[in-house]
Amino acid sequence: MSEPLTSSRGRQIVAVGRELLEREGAEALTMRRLADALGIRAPSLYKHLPDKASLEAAIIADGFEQAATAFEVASDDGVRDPVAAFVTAYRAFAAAHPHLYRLMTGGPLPRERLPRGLEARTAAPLLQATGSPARARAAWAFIHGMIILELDERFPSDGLTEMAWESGISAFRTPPPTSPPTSPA
Amino acid sequence: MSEPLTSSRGRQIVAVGRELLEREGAEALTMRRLADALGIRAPSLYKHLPDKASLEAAIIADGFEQAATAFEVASDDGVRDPVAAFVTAYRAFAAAHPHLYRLMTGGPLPRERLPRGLEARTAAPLLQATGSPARARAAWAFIHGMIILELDERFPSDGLTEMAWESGISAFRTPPPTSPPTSPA
DNA sequence: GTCTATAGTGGGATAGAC
DNA sequence: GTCTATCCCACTATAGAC
Repeated sequence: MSEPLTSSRGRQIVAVGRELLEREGAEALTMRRLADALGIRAPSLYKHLPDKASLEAAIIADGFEQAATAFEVASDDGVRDPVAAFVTAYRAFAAAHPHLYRLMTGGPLPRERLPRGLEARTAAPLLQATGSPARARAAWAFIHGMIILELDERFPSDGLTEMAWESGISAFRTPPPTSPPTSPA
Repeated sequence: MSEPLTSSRGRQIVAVGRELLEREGAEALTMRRLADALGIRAPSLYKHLPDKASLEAAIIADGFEQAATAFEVASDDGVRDPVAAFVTAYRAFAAAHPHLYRLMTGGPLPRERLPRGLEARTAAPLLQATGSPARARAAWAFIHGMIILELDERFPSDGLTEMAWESGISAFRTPPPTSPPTSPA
């Protein structure tokens, strides 16, 4: 009665766990705190889920579903620069759910516990916007790096970080030359 | 007898702590494990350092000194594309010391415990290579993002990640146009 | 499906003797 | 500068009664 966390009580536990995580961060997401928030004792949780890893995986899957949908909506407007549109949606998701974002991106993904195809679905809009897997990977690295360095306050708090975003977006907007600037053949 | 960890025993403790970290990762860096590695009991450590945070800060400072020197050497060869040269040195450092790299870049910097100017010194070579603080920030985000996503195995293990590196390096090599491509004025 | 009780592990840190 | 003894904390998880 637990593996995929599909019972209604199971879904409630995951929802409350996500709220706890989003409100107070990953270190607050303990079985004791979660039980408190539900008004039960920690051991009772194990009637609904096998272990903590399954809880985290369920929360992560939840986050990916939501992010994927947001990215798909953003790429649908079609009017704007597709990379800029993706970046806006990505930054909005991370800003709205910083602790969830960290859980989703910090450390290896528990892929075997996630729904098939979910990771690929989430990645698809950026793949589409950049036009190639290699460029998508580079663009994701830039975007994720900016997000995480900002969250960790690794940049000075001046106006330059917005310029850095612009700089990266324009760098990934159009395919770069394959060799250093020379006169066109 | 502890704050800056300047005594010879203090320096030895930091060195052994760094070895432990590099060999087994951040979760192995406990006061008990460190004491074991030194052949003493954990409480004895507190005669040499005030708390665990000071140990981590000293290890981080150690890593920054080493990284800064490596980056300075790499920018000195002058012959090559400066961004590519920096990336090579940065990747080499992270690959040689992945657990140290994570400690240095994961989470906020304990700046008040680090030598003045060390962070700026480490950042200087990339600033030089990119030509502007905003571009340096964007390039660092790309490079750090690539490193951390690779370490966490977030990319598929195909040949495309090397292409992503190339893609990012060429994207940050030359200043991009400030507006979409138009004919030069 | 909830409870009490508890096992088992690990962590950082202090007091005070030597 | 090292020791022993210990405190206090927190965590995941299980057993078995109700």
